[in-house]
Amino acid sequence: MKLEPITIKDIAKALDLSIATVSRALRDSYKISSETKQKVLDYAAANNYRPNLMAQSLKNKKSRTIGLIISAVPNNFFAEVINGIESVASNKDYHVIITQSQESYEKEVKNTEHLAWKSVDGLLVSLSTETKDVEHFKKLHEKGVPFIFFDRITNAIKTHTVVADNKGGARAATEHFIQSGFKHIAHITSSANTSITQERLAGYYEALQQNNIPIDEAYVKYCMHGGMNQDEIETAIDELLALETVPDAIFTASDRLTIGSFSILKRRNIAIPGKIALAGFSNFSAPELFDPSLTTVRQPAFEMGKAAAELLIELIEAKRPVTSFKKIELPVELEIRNTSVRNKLYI
Amino acid sequence: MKLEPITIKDIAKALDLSIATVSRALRDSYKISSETKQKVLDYAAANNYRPNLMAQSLKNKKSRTIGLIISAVPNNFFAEVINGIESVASNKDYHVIITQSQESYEKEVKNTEHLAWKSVDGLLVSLSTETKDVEHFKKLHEKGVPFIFFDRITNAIKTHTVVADNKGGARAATEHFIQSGFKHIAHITSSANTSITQERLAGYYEALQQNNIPIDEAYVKYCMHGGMNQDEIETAIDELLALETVPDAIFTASDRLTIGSFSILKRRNIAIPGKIALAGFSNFSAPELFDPSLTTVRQPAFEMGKAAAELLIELIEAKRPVTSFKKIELPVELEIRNTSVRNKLYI
DNA sequence: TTGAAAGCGGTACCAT
DNA sequence: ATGGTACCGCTTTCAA
Repeated sequence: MKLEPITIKDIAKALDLSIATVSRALRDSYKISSETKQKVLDYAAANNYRPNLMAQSLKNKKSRTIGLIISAVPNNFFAEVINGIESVASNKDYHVIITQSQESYEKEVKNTEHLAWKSVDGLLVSLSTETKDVEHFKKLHEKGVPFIFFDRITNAIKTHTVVADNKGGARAATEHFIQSGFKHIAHITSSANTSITQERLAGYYEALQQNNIPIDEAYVKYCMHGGMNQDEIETAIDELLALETVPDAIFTASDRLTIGSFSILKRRNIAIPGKIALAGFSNFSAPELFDPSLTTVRQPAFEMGKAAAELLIELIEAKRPVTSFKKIELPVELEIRNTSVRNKLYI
Repeated sequence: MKLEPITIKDIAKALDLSIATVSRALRDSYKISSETKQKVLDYAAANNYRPNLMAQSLKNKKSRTIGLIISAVPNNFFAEVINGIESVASNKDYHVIITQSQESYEKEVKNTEHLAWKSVDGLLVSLSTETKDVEHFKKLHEKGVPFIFFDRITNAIKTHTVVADNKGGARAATEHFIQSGFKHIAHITSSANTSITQERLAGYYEALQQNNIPIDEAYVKYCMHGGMNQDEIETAIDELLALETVPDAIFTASDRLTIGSFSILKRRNIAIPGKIALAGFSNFSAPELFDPSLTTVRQPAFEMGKAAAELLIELIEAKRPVTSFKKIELPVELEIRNTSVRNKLYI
């Protein structure tokens, strides 16, 4: 019994054909008599022939591998993104190498180099909160490696991008606070470097302005590492609580910040939303379970992963250089629950 | 300027050495004069030489890739497991291909074949809830592909395994209910096929027996797909509520089942723990945020991933056949919070 | 329509 | 200690 997988050579020998013919029968299809082709295909199927991917890769200089850089896997948003990516990648026979930056610029650079060395055919990246400079990506991009930036993107590299409607989501959440009667709405967000911070901040500002609420920079708190460590959030909340006019609502810009802030307020016995209301971006699966149930801005994470992967594979397999780039913006959903609605019970 | 990465051949030419010598200098180290070696190493470093992995793979018949089969990525437990796996894999220059079975036997088989075709050097697997038969793994295992089973394991294949102390965790949770005065403790668990179901069930039974509480099979509800769809859990709870003596506590066997049950009970306005107490396995990051805060049995997911990956790489790189296998059992933690403690407020 | 052979970038055996 | 070379499995050019 043959344990080793059979090769093209085995087929050639068995069918008394040349290796070249077998190879062509297996893919080209043109310039091969249909009988020969059928014979080869049949034999291949019967013997469960599978092309050796490493040999193909070596020859074709394509690894059918895509690299992914995100801040962390154990994160509701990114876990769903991965799911979306895998769904298209596995369909098209690509596989995905996942790397985590842990919000560190340095790690992001290392991961990039590592992925380049692994000769990925393209990269899917969501920038770390620390990242300001994208030279490490640029170098690769200029060598012809396709990139898709999603979620936290950069404009310094011309390529397709996939984002959520961050501004719209932030505006909606802030407006919801305003309409619920809150006057002093704070914003806890991530590092000022990232695109999502800027966009969400813009949405927050816009809602305030449109409602003639003065903007107060003191109400905006930045967490340099997106709340990777709880201390950042703790500090932000401390500072908010120390203000002359303590905010009556907090809008948080990410999953970690939302859950983190929630946890801190609760631990300190600050009534939510009685004392301070809370709402923010989050992809947690069951926000209704919290006490009180959590108002969230939910991003279509699966769809983002899917769209990003599709665009990347499109770039990888493009016959001619692509020069016009899309920016896909996916809608978000504001799901209103009790954390952000002050009702009789609390007043 | 050279865009293409340099090869061993380039080094040989530049240094006027043979390809063989360069290759040896780069790894063997023995039988190479230290000057030559140094020259090669220096040149390689200076020119940022990186061995072509596909060529190495083809030649060595090692892909430095490991396959992972889990039920789903967007799952607190598995997301942390992945994190643990990546932490050791990337350190040892392996990469991980993640596949999801979605609790489907059929998909598990497909994923296995797919991973085999991708010529992974070994597999890390947690069985789907549907899986009874492991022939698909056995075939590969007999061809010499190393396996590690973790979390949901099988005894039909002799290899290392990594599990949590499922029985102990289940016993502790059940005992906690008993000591808190609950008499009718139900158990919602996953498919009877999986090892974790059996072990957690055993722990549950043991606690009941040791406390002279009669075992009632009607109090044990199985969700064939581990609660992948909420309906399964809904049915289980319906059946429990329809019993003559409705249980006063429910012990749930997994993250999905715990969160799902919690959600259903809340939606139906069944007071927790006033009417029915709740506790279960869960790796959610902030169980104190729930209303009431959730009592959990937490598994060391990161450590499980880490241990599994380490063992697998050990097997892959073993010089001689390994014949003695370990079963690593990691401790779990019972974290008691309000869902499972009936206090004055609720009575 | 088919075959021979070079080559992708390494590794390792056999010589020297 | 170093060099020549076959080979891993496949693709593709060139020739027949």
